[in-house]
Amino acid sequence: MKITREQVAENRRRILDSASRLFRSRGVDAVSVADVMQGAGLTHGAFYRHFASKDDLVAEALAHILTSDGDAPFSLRGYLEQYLSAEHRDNPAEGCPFAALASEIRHQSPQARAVMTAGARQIIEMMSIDMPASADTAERQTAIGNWAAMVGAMMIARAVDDGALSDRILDETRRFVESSIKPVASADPETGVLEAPSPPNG
Amino acid sequence: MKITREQVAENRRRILDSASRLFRSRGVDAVSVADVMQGAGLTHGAFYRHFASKDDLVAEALAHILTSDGDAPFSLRGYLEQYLSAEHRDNPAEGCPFAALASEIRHQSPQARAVMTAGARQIIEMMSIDMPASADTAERQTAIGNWAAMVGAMMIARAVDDGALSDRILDETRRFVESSIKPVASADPETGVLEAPSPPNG
DNA sequence: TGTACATCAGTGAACGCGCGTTCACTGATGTAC
DNA sequence: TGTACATCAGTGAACGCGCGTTCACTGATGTAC
Repeated sequence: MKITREQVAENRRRILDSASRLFRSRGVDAVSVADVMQGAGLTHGAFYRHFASKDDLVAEALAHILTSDGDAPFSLRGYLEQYLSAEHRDNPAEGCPFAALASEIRHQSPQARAVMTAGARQIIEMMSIDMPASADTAERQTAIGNWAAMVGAMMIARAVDDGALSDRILDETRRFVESSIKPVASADPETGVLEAPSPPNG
Repeated sequence: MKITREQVAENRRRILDSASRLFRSRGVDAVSVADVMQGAGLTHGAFYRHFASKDDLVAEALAHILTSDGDAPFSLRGYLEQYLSAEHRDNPAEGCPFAALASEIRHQSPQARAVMTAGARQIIEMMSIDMPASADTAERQTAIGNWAAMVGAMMIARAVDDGALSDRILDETRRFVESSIKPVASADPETGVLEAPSPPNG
């Protein structure tokens, strides 16, 4: 049966939501088109009315994740705190797509890799915002190192099968990154530094 | 036909070599048992004379990688230099299994995860060695942060489809980590600091 | 506003394919005497 | 040391299964008049 245009758009959104959660929680290869459609409340046959192929879905789902950022004001310290939390570690389905899929990205289609590259640029830009205005070169360059440490720590913390070691990896990396952004610690508490940061989606 | 005991051991070694290279270069799911056996110069049927299942092979192959470290004396600076090099980035098949497979590890068998957890402990231990003797707590804790930054940077550098951005990620992370280990820079050049470091396998 | 019909999102059976795994068979090795 | 035979690593066909994708069909929607 045909359905309303609004229903079509809504269904497409549900497919992307389902895919973006499933890919992050189980990995791209381990999730079938039928799984995604079931998660969206549809049967697999309808899939090709929305997407040309599974590869196409992967690229669109990654873009969907990266563009669904929260609107909350960004603060480096708040982002750090939330990123390296046990809650983020234990919920990859709603977390950062780099931490969830990093080592799989290089095996995806050129379209998917392009989407993730654009996302990486955005995050690096974002991570540089809180840097002091005086820091043009050397200090600004800590943005990439900080982000790499966050992504790396989250992935290792998830890979490891020992909870205590996992916690220790998150804690020590948080302290490590914090110490590198100390120069900015004097920010005005009214400006949003203590507000809820945007989600770690990108 | 039956073959000599030495040939059996040699074939098993070839299977593990093939698997450890293929898994790192293409990912665990994308490599079939037949691919691994072809890489070892055998047919797929012989596989089950050596391993109980593909999962079993994965765990053994990861252990094979982690225990095949070079014997070269370890130096933090040398390891950093080699780890964050373009050569390591462009040859995942021979590189660090964490950088190659990090986001896949949490989907593997308990056995495989245990192997990687033991490997993580070893590397963290190793990364702490060069720390100055006086650094018991705060400074020693940079070991995990440093390692996380190295693994994260390598994965992002490989994920990204732009060579210039990829190079920048490696360069800036190298500088970032270097600056955190500066206190040790006064080491005696005769003690091995400038020698070839062990390979980035673990 | 009302009617007639073309459109097309969704359904579920079916496709070819490659996967992990099994198995009957082969024949050189390793062992028992 | 020599002979007879049991062992078992390797071969390649075959298995059931789930995958991505296709397709004939359905029937409410959206459009043309």
